[in-house]
Amino acid sequence: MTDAKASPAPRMTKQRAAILDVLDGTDEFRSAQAWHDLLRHDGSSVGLATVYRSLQALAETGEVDAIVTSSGETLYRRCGAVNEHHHHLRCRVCGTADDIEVPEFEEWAARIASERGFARMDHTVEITGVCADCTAKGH
Amino acid sequence: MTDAKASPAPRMTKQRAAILDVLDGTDEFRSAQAWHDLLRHDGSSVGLATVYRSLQALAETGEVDAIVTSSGETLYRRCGAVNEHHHHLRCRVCGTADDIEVPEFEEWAARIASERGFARMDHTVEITGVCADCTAKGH
DNA sequence: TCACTTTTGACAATGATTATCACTGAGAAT
DNA sequence: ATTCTCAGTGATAATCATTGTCAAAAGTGA
Repeated sequence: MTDAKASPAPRMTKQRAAILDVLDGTDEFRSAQAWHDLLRHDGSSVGLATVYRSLQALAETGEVDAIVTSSGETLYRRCGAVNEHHHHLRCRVCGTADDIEVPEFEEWAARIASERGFARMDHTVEITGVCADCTAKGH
Repeated sequence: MTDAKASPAPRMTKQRAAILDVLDGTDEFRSAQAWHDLLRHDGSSVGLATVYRSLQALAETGEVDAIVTSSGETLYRRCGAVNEHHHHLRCRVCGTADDIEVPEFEEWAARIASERGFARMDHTVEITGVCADCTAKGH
């Protein structure tokens, strides 16, 4: 039989290289458009559509993380190297955010992973609510 | 300065009543447009913008739940009654997803909420990895 | 009923993301 | 190194959910 023909053969173009480059510059979540702006400022003239396509492709292979905000925007950030793993508790009204850590959750995630035979686990936890101040103000 | 003007005073109009009515008909998550269609089929001629505005208002007061799908669409459902809350474990390579439940996490989230004085908590948990099959295939 | 405001609805406007499509260049074959 | 090919690119049009606009219609208290 012919070969399985697994990988769609990704090519290394200068624009893809540029994208991977800026991605490595920060580990913050940013929108495709934000990354595009950043690329422009860095002198690269990558097209917006290309940024969208590349981020999507990278997200599918797991090389970048993607999350969708409550306003429907998709944010991306480079994957891995994120040892400083923590989550945020954000107030939906005033927007303040606290860092929180959940060792129990990390352990739980790891357990589920091994139970089901999953590897290279990653997770995103978004926790929102209305803080005490805003609740007091009637929100 | 002038008055504090706290509550904007919500009015009970027939369209709002119709919306609350269909909302009570199902406890599934549906998009604003889907609810609108449903209303139309029920004979009500509520405007789309009105449906959006009402659902938004209801979501703010906590009377309905709102979630954002990975494609950026916002889904709503009547609040309460339903605590069939679960998350997904998704393979980044083949895309298969399993439902998983994390009572511990729910408890933990609730605890954090009360500790910090937060109210009306909500959370999103995205767990991804590479499943056993895909790992075996070298991914 | 009357005045006063909120709510509504039709439709234009946004804004993020995707589709188009001619063109370019990466990588394989020669 | 030179061709050959098709995946990748970019400018822009198209899509689609959602929001803004504003005159007309309908609650609510007096």
